Amino acid sequence: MPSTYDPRLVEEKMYRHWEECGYFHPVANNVQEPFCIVMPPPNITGQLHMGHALDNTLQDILTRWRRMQGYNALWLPGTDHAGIATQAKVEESLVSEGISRYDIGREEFLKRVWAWKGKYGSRITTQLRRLGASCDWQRERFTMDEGCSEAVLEVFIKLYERGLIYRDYYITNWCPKCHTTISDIEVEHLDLPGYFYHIRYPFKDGSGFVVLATTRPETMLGDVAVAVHPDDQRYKDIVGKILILPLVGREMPVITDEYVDPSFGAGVVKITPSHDPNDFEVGKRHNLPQVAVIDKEGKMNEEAGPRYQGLDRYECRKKILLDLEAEGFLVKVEDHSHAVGHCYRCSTVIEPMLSRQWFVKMKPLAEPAIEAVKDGRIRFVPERFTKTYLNWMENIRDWCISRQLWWGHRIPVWYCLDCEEVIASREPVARCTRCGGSSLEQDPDVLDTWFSSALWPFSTLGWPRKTVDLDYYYPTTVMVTGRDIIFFWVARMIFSGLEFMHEVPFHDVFIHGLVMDAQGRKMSKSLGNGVDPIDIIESHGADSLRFMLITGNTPGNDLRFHFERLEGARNFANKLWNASRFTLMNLGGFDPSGQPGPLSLADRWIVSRCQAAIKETTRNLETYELGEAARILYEFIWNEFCDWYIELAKPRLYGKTSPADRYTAQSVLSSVLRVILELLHPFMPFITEEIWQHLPAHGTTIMQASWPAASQGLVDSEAEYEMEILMELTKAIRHIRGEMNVPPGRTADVMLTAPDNTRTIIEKNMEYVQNLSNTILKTLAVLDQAPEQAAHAVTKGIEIFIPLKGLIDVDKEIARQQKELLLIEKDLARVRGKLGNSGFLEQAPADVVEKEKGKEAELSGKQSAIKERLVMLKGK
RNA sequence: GGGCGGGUAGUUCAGUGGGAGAACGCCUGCUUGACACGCAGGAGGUCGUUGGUUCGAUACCAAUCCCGCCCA
Repeated sequence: MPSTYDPRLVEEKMYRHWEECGYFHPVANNVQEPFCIVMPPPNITGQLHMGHALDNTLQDILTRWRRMQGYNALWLPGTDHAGIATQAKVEESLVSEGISRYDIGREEFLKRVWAWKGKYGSRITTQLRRLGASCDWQRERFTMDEGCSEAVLEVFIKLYERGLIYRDYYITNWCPKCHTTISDIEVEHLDLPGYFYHIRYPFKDGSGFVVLATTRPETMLGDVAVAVHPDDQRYKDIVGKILILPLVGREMPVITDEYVDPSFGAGVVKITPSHDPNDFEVGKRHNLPQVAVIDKEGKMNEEAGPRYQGLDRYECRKKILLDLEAEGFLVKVEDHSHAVGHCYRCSTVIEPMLSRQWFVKMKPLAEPAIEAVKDGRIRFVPERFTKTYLNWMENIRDWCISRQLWWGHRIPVWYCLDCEEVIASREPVARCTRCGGSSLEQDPDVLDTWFSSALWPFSTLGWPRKTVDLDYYYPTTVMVTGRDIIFFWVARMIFSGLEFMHEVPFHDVFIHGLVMDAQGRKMSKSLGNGVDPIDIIESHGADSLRFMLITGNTPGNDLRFHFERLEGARNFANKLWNASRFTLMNLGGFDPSGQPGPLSLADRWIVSRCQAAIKETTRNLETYELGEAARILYEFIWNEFCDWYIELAKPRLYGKTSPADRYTAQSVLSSVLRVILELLHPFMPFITEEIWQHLPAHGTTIMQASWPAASQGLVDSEAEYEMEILMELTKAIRHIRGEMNVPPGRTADVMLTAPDNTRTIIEKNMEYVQNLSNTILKTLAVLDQAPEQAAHAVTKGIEIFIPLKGLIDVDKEIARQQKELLLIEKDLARVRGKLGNSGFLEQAPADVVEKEKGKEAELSGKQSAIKERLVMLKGK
């Protein structure tokens, strides 16, 4: 074994082996309890980023842990067809050929997308394998595969039949770049600096004008009215009068509507029903006409009039302002920053646009979904995300599900060109069900990608067919995902599951934060601050990446990617590697089938501490505190197993005691290491398997080892107490040696006095302290004569003297002792303050009071010892 | 405007109604028969501010300031 661990020699080979052996592939049975996670499907266009790495590491940890616990664990992977993104990719490649999708037509275009998918779609699943994801690739799904498509069809038809899907004219969010409508939550609102343009609208009868303000003057070409609040006294006289729209000349009324906020601006607003959702509502209430002036390219159409037709919306704004200015309608321009909607895919400014789209009626679906969370059938972890979810669900708006794309699930609706009948159907429709005509056209649009994702927890298990998996694994156990897609995805899975499975899709929703860069910024392509997980896996190994991602942060909170933390994780892996190397190197002649002799104190101690590690790790995994679980293992492995136990075992392993004792040390060392590897395996799957395979009497794979169980019988508080004393003593001696600059190579004599029981413990285990502090101890009941030239310390009732003839600077030692005394007296004052407080004595729990009394005794013992020492030193 | 999260050591972050923690960085000393991706020792914090609850608050409550995110 080399002295540094090289993950490159292990990981890929091992993953292939696991996968080939079918370890990721569970089969439903009647014996085991099921455990199931369905993976949030990454986009086929994507490549693995840190968000995926975190999300899937968490899932893998849970899955591996439960699998070891004996659950029949299924982690079901898959990918998402990502309508907009994938279509954009393929269109890009067409552009390089100098053609557009319209040149080749829908059918040919889709052929090309499938070809693209075949070529690049598996990149991300290959990358997930590099991470060590133990998901069942034999069950891998795709949102557009046959089964998922069947599910989508079924859901659409059923919702349609239940009257929950409708088609209507509405203001939707149009992305002029992606050329499709997107849903409300796909719009990102960014506060941008802009202007408030104050424009004068004259009355037809020449009796003056009103001034109103707008941020988008180009939309005035579509104005059909001006509104004020019904209670606004300032404007009561102008209500009903007719205005002339500047530049256009259109006549339009002044109306009243509650929507107007009289306190905002001048309290007068222009109404543009075709280009603003609020104005659209106002228009409906007042039966106003709709004048659309912007087209799907974001350019002004013929309704905008000859002066502006064909101009881009922003060019038009400039021209309109010039014209208003020239004609004396522009009153003033104010700075005004406001929220502007952007497309979440391409960041283009959204154009609110009137169009006919398909919607899902949300209210009836939302209600049971709210109930399921309120009554605890679904639990968010951390709990605070419940509020985010409920707040959204309770204010839900209908979901626009049609997308003007070709790549996706085509809307299963046909229109009769003869009688305008609308027919939703599972099968292609050849003849109109009403007029019998045969001129039918299928709706050209496809469904929102999230429509299929919403069905993921059951479509992937076989729905709408009744399958063994569906029966066994649904409802799934937990959904692990980022807090950014609670609305997009989690909410929709919940109502879909309830509507079609009549049961929640999962019991727990485990939400994690986002991975930020070292400065706390979101990783993004445009900033170029992304860190590629594959680069990290290649340089530091998947285990290090995984460990780094889950330590040092808490559930639901964002975390920063720091290279130093990655190195820390790598160092930890290497530490484990070397501790294991040490163990294996010292197992020569060890026969695991033999019986160990009586355990030494150190053995009993590490075994006892190991029980605590098992208990705490398991407890934290149960509550989704994965970072805390990992931290506990880190500390146990490094600070207890490596720093103390291995050091204490060395002389025994080197044959300085008896062969039987050597055997016992080997036995304890290897069995504790085995437990360590098993506990750590979910977090660092590769290195733990690699080492585990080298242990004597290992099984086939650590993946199938059973999760360690803590045994109360092995908890040994006496051993822990005794070791505590010995470790404290060792540390105190090392401290003095360090401060007094005693060369590490030089064996020092140490004299100590201690109360009988403590002294017995020390005397029985003298070698421990001597070996770890390079000293020769002399224990005494009482000191007949205090050594003059000696450094001094007190701990656990033990007084320690290290005679240092010629090395002690008496003044320096006095100063050192005085500093120590000061600290002790400060502590003592606080403790005595408490104990002198009757409120404390009466009201604090007895054990707390006892603890404080113990502290007081210890501190005052130290105090008097140091005082005495000072008297002696000063007397010289 | 509403909601949420954060403000703890130089940095990044844990944590708890009863003696302030880790990692990294820094300082000192070490080729100690696993590991320099290491070992031993050390310095470093009025736990954002102000009130309140409590015998006791860094933690619970209220207010306030700053930073970030989400929604409108």
